[in-house]
Amino acid sequence: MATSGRYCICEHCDFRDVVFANLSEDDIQELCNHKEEHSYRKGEIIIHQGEKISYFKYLKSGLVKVYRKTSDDDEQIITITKPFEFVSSMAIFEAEKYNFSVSALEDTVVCVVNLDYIKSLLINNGRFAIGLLTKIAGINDKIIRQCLDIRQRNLTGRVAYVLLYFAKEIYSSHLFDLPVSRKEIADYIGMSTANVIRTLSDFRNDGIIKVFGKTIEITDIGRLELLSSRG
Amino acid sequence: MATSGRYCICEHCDFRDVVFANLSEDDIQELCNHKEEHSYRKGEIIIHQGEKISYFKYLKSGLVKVYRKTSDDDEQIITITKPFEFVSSMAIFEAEKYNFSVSALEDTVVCVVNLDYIKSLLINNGRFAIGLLTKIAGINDKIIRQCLDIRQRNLTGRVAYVLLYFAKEIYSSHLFDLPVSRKEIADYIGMSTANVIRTLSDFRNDGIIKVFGKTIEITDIGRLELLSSRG
DNA sequence: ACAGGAATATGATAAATATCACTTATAAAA
DNA sequence: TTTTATAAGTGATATTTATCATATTCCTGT
Repeated sequence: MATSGRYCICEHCDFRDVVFANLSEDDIQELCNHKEEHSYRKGEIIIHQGEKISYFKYLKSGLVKVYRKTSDDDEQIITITKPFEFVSSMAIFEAEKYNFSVSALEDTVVCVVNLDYIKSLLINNGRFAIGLLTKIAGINDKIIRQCLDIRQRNLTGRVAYVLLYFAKEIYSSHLFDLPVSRKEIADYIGMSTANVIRTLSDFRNDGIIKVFGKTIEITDIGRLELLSSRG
Repeated sequence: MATSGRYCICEHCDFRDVVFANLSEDDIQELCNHKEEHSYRKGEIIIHQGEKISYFKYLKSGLVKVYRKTSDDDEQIITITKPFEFVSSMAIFEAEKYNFSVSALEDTVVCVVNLDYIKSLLINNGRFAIGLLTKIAGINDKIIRQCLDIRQRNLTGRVAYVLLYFAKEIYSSHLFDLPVSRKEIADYIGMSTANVIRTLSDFRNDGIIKVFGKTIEITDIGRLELLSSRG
């Protein structure tokens, strides 16, 4: 990994409102002592599937893909997620080892806190526990919803769904650079690469999107939404 | 719902070891005061999608399907689950309303605890909080894994997967009565009813299973496992 | 600037899956 | 029991998606 540091600015971190709202100033200071920040360049692997879980990790900035190896050694993308949505998922309190990998789609900073320290916080601070439970609940519900949403749709609907996901959830813009290859989109929606490419071409030919390499501009979001809900 | 009662036997309930292990005898007695048991007959709906969440519910006995309505008014089955796997899912601390329905596949008993009481337990008992977090984490990871497992497979692999799921996870037997119709299996694995039936016929013709109406006997589990891992 | 490799793109064809039509079995209701 | 509805089963056909072959473009390292 590129850099790592220990200087603490957690008091002013946006993340504080997300799950650390119920911690006192002292707790936050203490948290800082148990925390490190790691920076990853685009493409670097943050978590390796099978690795032992001993830290609570969350995304401070950047963008990552969460994926797993399938039996036939292919990659299946579980979700693509942005800051303040946990990386650690919930497996941390259940499993011994990660059953997924995480890699950086853009330059990314990850906060790493000793897991035992988080556990001691949970034991001593019920409100913090509820906050964390709630947050993790939301994240997992979202992953499940996404997975079901995708499964429900056909090829066209799936590609439309993913484009809308990037436009709305990730970039909040109709114009964005795809952070993934066509093959990765295919791994995400469970379709072949060729058909993903073909579908994007269809959308382009139909005047729904403009494509300049990795750059996508959605020009007819109404029709894209229709395709996403229909298919 | 058929019957409901209030007599408390929580001290001796198997569920106590699952999430209530960290509660004192007093807590358990208090829990009983905030708890009711509801019985549902096969086919009855336990939770309606869209209903307000104000109770923590879990399955004491029986079998349920968790499902949601899709946009085109079809049913999509999220999971089929047995006792000691929560019904409430994690949405309880996040959402206002259930975004799924639950119905009984077999006669089922559900324990219902006031949500505010659970929250007060969480606040005052960190170990209980961790226990619950861990349990919910495991359940949700399982749902996600299942969803991804299914998406990864083709028709044959999916049907094989579901049969193995019933045999291993639900009934722990190679001989069991299917608790669902062929159509429900289709809704579960995202394939057409006709193709589910056809695949079951194929398995029967290949000597992998025996079929007597709803009763299934797996006669060649090795081959079924192979089909599940291959497809 | 160039070479080489990977990603993108597109057509043709094969394979998988859905749909439709219809029959038979099963179970609930009169 | 008969009636009726619903689920199960099967074949034929249409549709969707995957695979394969082959260009073309884009990027990376030299």
